[in-house]
Amino acid sequence: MRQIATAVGLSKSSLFHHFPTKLALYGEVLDRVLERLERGLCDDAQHPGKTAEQLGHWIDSMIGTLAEDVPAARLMLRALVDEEPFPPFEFEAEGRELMSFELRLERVIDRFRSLLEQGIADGVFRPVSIGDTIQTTIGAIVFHFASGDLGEALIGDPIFSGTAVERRRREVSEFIRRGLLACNCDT
Amino acid sequence: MRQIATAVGLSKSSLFHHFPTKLALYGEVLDRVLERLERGLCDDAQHPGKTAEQLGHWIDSMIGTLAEDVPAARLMLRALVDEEPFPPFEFEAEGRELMSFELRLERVIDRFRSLLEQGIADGVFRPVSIGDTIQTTIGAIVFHFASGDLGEALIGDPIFSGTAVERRRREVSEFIRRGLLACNCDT
DNA sequence: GTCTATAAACAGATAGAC
DNA sequence: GTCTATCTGTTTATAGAC
Repeated sequence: MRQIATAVGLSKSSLFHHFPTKLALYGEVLDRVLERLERGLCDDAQHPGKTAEQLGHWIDSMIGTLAEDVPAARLMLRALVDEEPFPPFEFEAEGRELMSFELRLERVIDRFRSLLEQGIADGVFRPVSIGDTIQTTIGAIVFHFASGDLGEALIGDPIFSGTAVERRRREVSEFIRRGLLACNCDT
Repeated sequence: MRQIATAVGLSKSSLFHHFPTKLALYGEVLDRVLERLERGLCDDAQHPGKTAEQLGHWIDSMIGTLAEDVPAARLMLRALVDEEPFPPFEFEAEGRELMSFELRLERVIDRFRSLLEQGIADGVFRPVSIGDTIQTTIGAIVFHFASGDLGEALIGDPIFSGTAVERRRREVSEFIRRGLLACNCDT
């Protein structure tokens, strides 16, 4: 709290005036990240098309949102991995929909899940394990933008640079598309 | 330190007798995880074969090692994502090779990297971005076993159960194999 | 090696003036 | 809303007996 207060040019006490507890501040920040992930999907809903294309839009949207805000992926990853349940909402949300972290997350994931199920039902995608594929996709998308110096060392560019983000979009979209498509080309 | 001491049936002071600082204990535990990841690869080196098969063995080995030890993936993920550099070695390693965390990690990753480069050179794999593919793979493999209750809710089984681990192996191997293979089956 | 007691620093949070 | 000063519990770590 001291570090955050200093970073925003306040004393620790003043920060506590705006957020009653540390957990409340954490929950608020986390909620904003999730809200942006969800809103990105809504903006993207105007892209009807084949299932594979819509799934590509979902991936693009997630990557685009996480690439806009440097700490977002790290916060998400931590929240997803923490043993403690997600932070509760301790005070009024201003102008935003009041909704639990779990519910917001479920909405974002459900969009991906339904595309996956539809693709499998249509025979466009292989009959993969839904849960495992969601886990793989979350890991592939979120970890990269949370990986800091390690990631930068691996890809050779700053993670959040324009070229790196664009390449990431292409690489992940194509990788997942190929991982899912039901075509027989065994070597 | 208090919680750990209690868990192992010692007083906090006795724990400090064995590990001079908290950071030293953390570094020691992390080192053992990495050592096991590396050893798993060595045991696996007796599997010569096509590049795609060897890459499959690498994935199997990583998943097998992380599945053996519940906190391992969570520790790895945290270390990979932390802003702070990896913990230094503060005291003598007994019977183990003295090596920095960074170096051990690099060895494990380099094995994957060289398989990737070889596969691309041979035309077996698509010309993917090496760094991005490593990031995607680490995310896909490590996140799952660190995801706790969320992961269990998504896959419907306890993450570390035999059936879930076996399915995870199959799903991730096949997903990554298809993501990499250079075959033209565009829809 | 293990313990009890204690130090020293810190973090979350509050009181109350301005 | 912002601040200084303070409280209170926690945490890392040490001292020293057994």
